[in-house]
Amino acid sequence: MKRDSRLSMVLHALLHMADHEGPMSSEVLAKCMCTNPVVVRRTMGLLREAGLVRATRGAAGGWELAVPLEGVTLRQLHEALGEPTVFAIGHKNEAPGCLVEQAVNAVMDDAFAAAEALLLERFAAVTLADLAKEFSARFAAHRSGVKARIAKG
Amino acid sequence: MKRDSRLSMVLHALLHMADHEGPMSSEVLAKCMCTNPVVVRRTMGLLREAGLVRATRGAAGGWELAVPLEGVTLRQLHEALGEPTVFAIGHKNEAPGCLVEQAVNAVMDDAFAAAEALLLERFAAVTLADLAKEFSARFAAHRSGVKARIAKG
DNA sequence: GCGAATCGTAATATTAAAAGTTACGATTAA
DNA sequence: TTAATCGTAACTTTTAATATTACGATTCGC
Repeated sequence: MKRDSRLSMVLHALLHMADHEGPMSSEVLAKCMCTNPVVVRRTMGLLREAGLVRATRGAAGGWELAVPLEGVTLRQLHEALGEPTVFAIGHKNEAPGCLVEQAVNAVMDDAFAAAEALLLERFAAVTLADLAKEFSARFAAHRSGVKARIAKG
Repeated sequence: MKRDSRLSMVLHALLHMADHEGPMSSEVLAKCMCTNPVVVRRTMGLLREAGLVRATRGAAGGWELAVPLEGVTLRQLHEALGEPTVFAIGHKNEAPGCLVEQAVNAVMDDAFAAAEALLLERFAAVTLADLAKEFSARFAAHRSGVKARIAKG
């Protein structure tokens, strides 16, 4: 299976939107994400349903944040995307008749549930504002790197 | 993507093998796992390379455990399978030029790394013997359920 | 040694899920 | 009125896992 990259995509999109006056079109966002405008509409549409973004139609329309950066966690976004399957590892049969397989499933489920709980907890602890801060730090580092290279010759 | 069900499969297979005198053929195991003998050979082959099982060829050959149940953890099996990708959620681009996307990837990676570490820790804490115990408990419960149903009707 | 059962493995096909694409109607600003 | 835009359905492509076919190599029992 391909991996679901929608969370990654919307985070990227939302940060760009936060740093942009007025709405951004699906077309522009798609270019920026290396994807397709329809994919952007489909995915952002889920965030719209969750009240996290606004879409305006017609000329000069597009997508805008509907909430402050501090008000959105990765977990909320994950939920807005429909809480997609987290693990690429799973059972051979979800509801086996074999008692051996039932025991296997039960024990594996315990471990996966614990890991998923931790992941969601981490997601809940990170807001878009935190991400923006992380970006700023990288931007500053990048700039000083460029300056150093220029000074060096 | 389909989810990787090999860990589930080998656990099921190993427990059946533990409960069986002499080697079990890929054909028999495949029936039991609802899969194909070649898939069994391919997957068990990885465990053989890790020294966890033995294969004997020729008539009356097949697969056997090479270590005691107490000596194998889920983590060892996961490793023997080549430490397959744990998460079905991933980045849009692994090595983006965009600093925004780099920040997104970095923050997501932190969360995923923590969750994966916990999962592997859990895996390391469970041996095949523990699974066998879990099975026994289920078997006992199942038996008493059957008895009750027989007594009742 | 012979034949049947079995593993080892390469090559290919199938399947499931994500992502991409095409198409077109609805809406809105200028 | 026109052009830009979202909303959405239908379909195609891509990717990774799994399944299948095929056949050589090995081993057991005779």
